[in-house]
Amino acid sequence: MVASDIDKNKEKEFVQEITAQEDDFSRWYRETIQKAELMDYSPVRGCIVFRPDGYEIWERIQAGLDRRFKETGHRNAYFPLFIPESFLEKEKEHVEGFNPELPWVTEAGGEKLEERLAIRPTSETIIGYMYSQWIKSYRDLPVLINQWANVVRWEKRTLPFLRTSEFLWQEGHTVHATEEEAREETMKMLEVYREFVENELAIPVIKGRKTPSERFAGAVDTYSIEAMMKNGWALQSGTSHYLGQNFSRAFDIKFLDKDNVLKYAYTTSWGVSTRLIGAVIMVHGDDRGLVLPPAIAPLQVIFIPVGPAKRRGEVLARLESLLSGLKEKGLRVRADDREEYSPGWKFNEYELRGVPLRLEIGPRDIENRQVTAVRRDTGEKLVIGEDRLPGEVERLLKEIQADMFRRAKEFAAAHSHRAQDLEEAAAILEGPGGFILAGWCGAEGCEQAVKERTKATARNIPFSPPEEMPHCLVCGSRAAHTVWFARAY
RNA sequence: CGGGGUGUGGCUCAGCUUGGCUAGAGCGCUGCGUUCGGGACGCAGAGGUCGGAGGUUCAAAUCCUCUCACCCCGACCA
Repeated sequence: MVASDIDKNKEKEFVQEITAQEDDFSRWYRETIQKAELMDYSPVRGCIVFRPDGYEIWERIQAGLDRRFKETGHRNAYFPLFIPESFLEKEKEHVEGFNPELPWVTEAGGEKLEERLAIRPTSETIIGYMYSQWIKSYRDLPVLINQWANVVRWEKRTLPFLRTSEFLWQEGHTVHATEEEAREETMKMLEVYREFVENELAIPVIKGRKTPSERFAGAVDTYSIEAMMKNGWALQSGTSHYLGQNFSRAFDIKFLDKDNVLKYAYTTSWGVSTRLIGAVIMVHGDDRGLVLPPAIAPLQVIFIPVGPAKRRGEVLARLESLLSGLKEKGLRVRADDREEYSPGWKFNEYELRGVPLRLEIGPRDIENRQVTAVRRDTGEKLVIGEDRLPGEVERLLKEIQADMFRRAKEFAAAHSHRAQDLEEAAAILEGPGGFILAGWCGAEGCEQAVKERTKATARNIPFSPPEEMPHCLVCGSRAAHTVWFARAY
């Protein structure tokens, strides 16, 4: 068998180009995303450049979500980047929440502006204003609109993909006649996020409600999906807000109902951002670099010719014919026949870039009418008969996708713990780390105490906790909620 | 925004403490040749306003002041 004589040699001697996750996770992350050319730092503080591979991941996330938004009845629109100051002031909690991180345009065309303009941190206000113009009657409802946009929040501390001054996202804004319908929409979109993130990004998430202190500025209720990164930290990967009548009152979104009574509408908003790219990297990546789920990998298969120069023509001819069979299946596949790099160099390079499957073909393969395949996620080496290649590759990609999700799920389960009290929680976080399930009485002081003692915050109150925790981990009184706590990005 | 750290060819860094020749190394890059089943090798090259601005000095990568960016730790967040 072809694989065995290779395995014998230097199975473990892969080139060390990046810091091991265990040594310094944060450093591993920065080195990986830069070396894999997903991003680069820009001359502007806290802003990154999405390089083609990074941007393509985002494009695939966009495509997958956009399809789902359309299927649930939403349409896209686009609202202005600039928000008049007076708009932001209309919703009290909203201004207070965002004020510290707003960049302002105070001058344009060589003149000072009458009213300064904020660069949008989110678009509730300007969209709310437009909705107030458009909505007159219950017949105009519901309004189901989504916007793909960039937003700016002048964060104190930035981190590529996870928290940057400018980021790309999607924000859905809907208006409904009743609270019930608006709440239903909030839940529906949270479920769209869960389904997408789990099935396409292969990231298991926890659905739940945010505690009041973690709520979106101006929302009645905020719900989230939370994912566990490989260092045990949590990443809020999507949010859906039930805004009640807060914004409709602030922006005068009223409609005449069937009973001829003028009523304030109920609104929702929901979003995910380029932060999801960071989640993919930190959930699946390993010491050799990225590991991308086939569903969103810009390149799913890399095909590499091997063997001595005198056999090259023959090898390339065979590779070409097999390659076209793969392309016909719609697979994102490319051959790397550059002569200036050795096969070994290429193996490492595409592993760093996270390409899910590598195919190799050389004289020995040709003689046996086969192709050697190596899975990025497991490193497993397989031999595939030439005649079965396209179908087998398709099957393998599906299997890789499923296995990645399963392993991420197992990881999350293995790093989820229960804590009865603060000391137990602190011991877990300082030791193995991960998520902590604990009871909470509902008092903000107790939530704050957890943060001070352990640096972990309440991620959410899960809809379906593995079990109900009876006592508050801080004060010991009867728990009102069972909460997931974790250190978070 | 507070505390700490780092900025020297594309990358990783040495040189700075104690100012002094022409600023170095490895990797990468370019050309030619030999190689090619887990980051090949030889020869010949290219590439640096030492993050930026000011200052001290006969002389600054090196000392002083300011500033910017990035990283780590806190307070704020998708």
